[in-house]
Amino acid sequence: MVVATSRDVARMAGVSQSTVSRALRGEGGMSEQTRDRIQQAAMALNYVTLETGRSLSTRATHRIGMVAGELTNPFYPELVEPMRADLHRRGFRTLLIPDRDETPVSIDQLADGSLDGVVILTALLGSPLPQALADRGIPVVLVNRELDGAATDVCVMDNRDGARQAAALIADLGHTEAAAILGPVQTSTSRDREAGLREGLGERGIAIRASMVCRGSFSYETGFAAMTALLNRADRPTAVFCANDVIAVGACNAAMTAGVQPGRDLTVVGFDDIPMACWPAFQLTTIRGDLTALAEEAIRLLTQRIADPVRARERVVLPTHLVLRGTHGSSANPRSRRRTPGGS
Amino acid sequence: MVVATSRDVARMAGVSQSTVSRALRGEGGMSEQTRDRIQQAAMALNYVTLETGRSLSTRATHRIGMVAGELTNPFYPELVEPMRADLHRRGFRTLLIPDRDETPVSIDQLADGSLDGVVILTALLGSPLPQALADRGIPVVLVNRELDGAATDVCVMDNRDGARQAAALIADLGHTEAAAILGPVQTSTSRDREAGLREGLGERGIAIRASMVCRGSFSYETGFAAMTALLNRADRPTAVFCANDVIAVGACNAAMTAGVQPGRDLTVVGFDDIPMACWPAFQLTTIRGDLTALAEEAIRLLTQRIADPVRARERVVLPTHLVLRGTHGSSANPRSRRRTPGGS
DNA sequence: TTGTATGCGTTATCAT
DNA sequence: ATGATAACGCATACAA
Repeated sequence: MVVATSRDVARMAGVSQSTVSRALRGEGGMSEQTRDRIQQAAMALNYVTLETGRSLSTRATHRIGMVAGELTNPFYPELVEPMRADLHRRGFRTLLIPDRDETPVSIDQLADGSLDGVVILTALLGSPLPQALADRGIPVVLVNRELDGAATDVCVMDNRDGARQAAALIADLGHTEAAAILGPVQTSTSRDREAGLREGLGERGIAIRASMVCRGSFSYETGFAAMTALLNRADRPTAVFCANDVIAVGACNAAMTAGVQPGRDLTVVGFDDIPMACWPAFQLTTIRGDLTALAEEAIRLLTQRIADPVRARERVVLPTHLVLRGTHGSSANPRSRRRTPGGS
Repeated sequence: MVVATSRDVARMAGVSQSTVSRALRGEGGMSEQTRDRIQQAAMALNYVTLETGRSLSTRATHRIGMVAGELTNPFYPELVEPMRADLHRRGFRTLLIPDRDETPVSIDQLADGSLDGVVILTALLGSPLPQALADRGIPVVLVNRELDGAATDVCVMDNRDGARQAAALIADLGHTEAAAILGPVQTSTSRDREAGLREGLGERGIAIRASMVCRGSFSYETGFAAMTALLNRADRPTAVFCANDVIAVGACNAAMTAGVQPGRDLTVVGFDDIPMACWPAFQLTTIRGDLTALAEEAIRLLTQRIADPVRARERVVLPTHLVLRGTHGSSANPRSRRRTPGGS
């Protein structure tokens, strides 16, 4: 007995296989007596309904694919964890679908019928994937990043407005030499945050010099390398906007290494407000987006689409707001200009 | 046409359904002509073999369940990410199975036939789960934590020896008042690291006072709270061993908040050597275990067990070694004793 | 209230 | 080299 089937249970309980199926799913219109007998037999045989058989029959898998970047990037768990928890509560299992640059997700990989829906965290502008999935009738929701054309449900923060708030802070502190460490240009998050930053700065008569704009992935390494480079310049910036907190944390660590203290010698502003941002080691001033709310909104959209595939597409935008902590300061601070650029 | 089946392809290519199945799986003994015709038809219909049908027939799902704690705890991604990458290379998909204290994993949840194997990261001493899965013929591997009795494959670091090295460092630095922030008593990691610590300290004539031993989960919060409490004592410890790096990072942040600088005022030693440990903000002295090697060893064990269910059980122990960074220092340092305990 | 019969999409065995 | 045909385990429409 590797595994018992509903037929085995039926034989033991002296009923038909279909009665077992009904009994175990709690269908009404049955005598309690037979139901009990069946449940006891199932118990005795360690019977568990095989999902693979059930799925073939019902066309539902109760599994959701989650397309995310590397989980060692602390941003992803902040969304993946609450989404998987929410899905779990709703009776869905979560499948982790890696989407690295080297091995991007393929459509077939998601369209083999083993998924009831797909959550995409790594959408790139112009990617055909979301539309292709939607065309095949697979429920999709884009979270955190979006696309311009796709007719899928979307759930993002107000990136542009958030970045404008960051720009306002930087300008109000008197900084005129600002830098930015941005994410990949193919991401809507980086694009919108950059736009908001330039807009907010521009309204106050400040422009960012092209050489002060760094680009890379949304990673610690990007933040660390870019900040190191910025601090090695003779004309150091006095304020640095980072396209997300992970970059900002990398940037802060680079500053520490260079003997520059964020908040005293340099202003650093992040985006997202991941839990790490409020660790005493960083005390990062940042733009808060409620990631848990974003996660729950996404799962709500996805499950609604699964329940009703033809409902109107929805685009949810969550507000953002400035969180003042310890990494911002006035440009008047002398130490930010007095130090000589670090060597090597 | 929601989704095309192999029958649709057969009809279009003018062959039987079984021929389609053979052609698409690359079976030998076919005319290249029909194979081409079939492949073109499949392409035209956007045909993808439905895993749910295939699984029912082959009894293989190519899916592995990964039982882990919350991914927002930075320890888990360090193992989950390389394991999912390795599994992906081997043709398996990764299913995330949450195991929180409130909702522990159930056996049935893993034995519904939708998994080819299970990786358990959250094993508790005395848990019946691993044995129960093995009894049902489900391949299981325990990673990082182990059980005493279970007849499953296991893959852990040499926790005891690592902790002895930490103890040796603490003793050699001249500390006599040592504290420990440990994990849950039901975990083999905490048990073995505690044993190694006491052993190493004992060999050098040092005993830890009971009131200097804190216990909690393997989390930032545990480290933060415990260190805060330790620093509020009149008789502060001069050295603190943390059962893992996540706890140690929490502890270091608490120290910073209290105005105590690890490495100068206080010795802190961690365990695991997660990437964060070498961030400039922490420079954590720790015991290194190669987490990527642990992950790959685990997947090797699991896939071997799937291929050969009756092979002898294996227990792999990976070595650990001390990594000296910046959070250790001599007990002679005056600042560690001069300060008055923080109020409130 | 329960049983019979059929189908879900695939693989695999057995003919031809 | 290819086609029938029978599982695989379940849900479900229909009959009784």
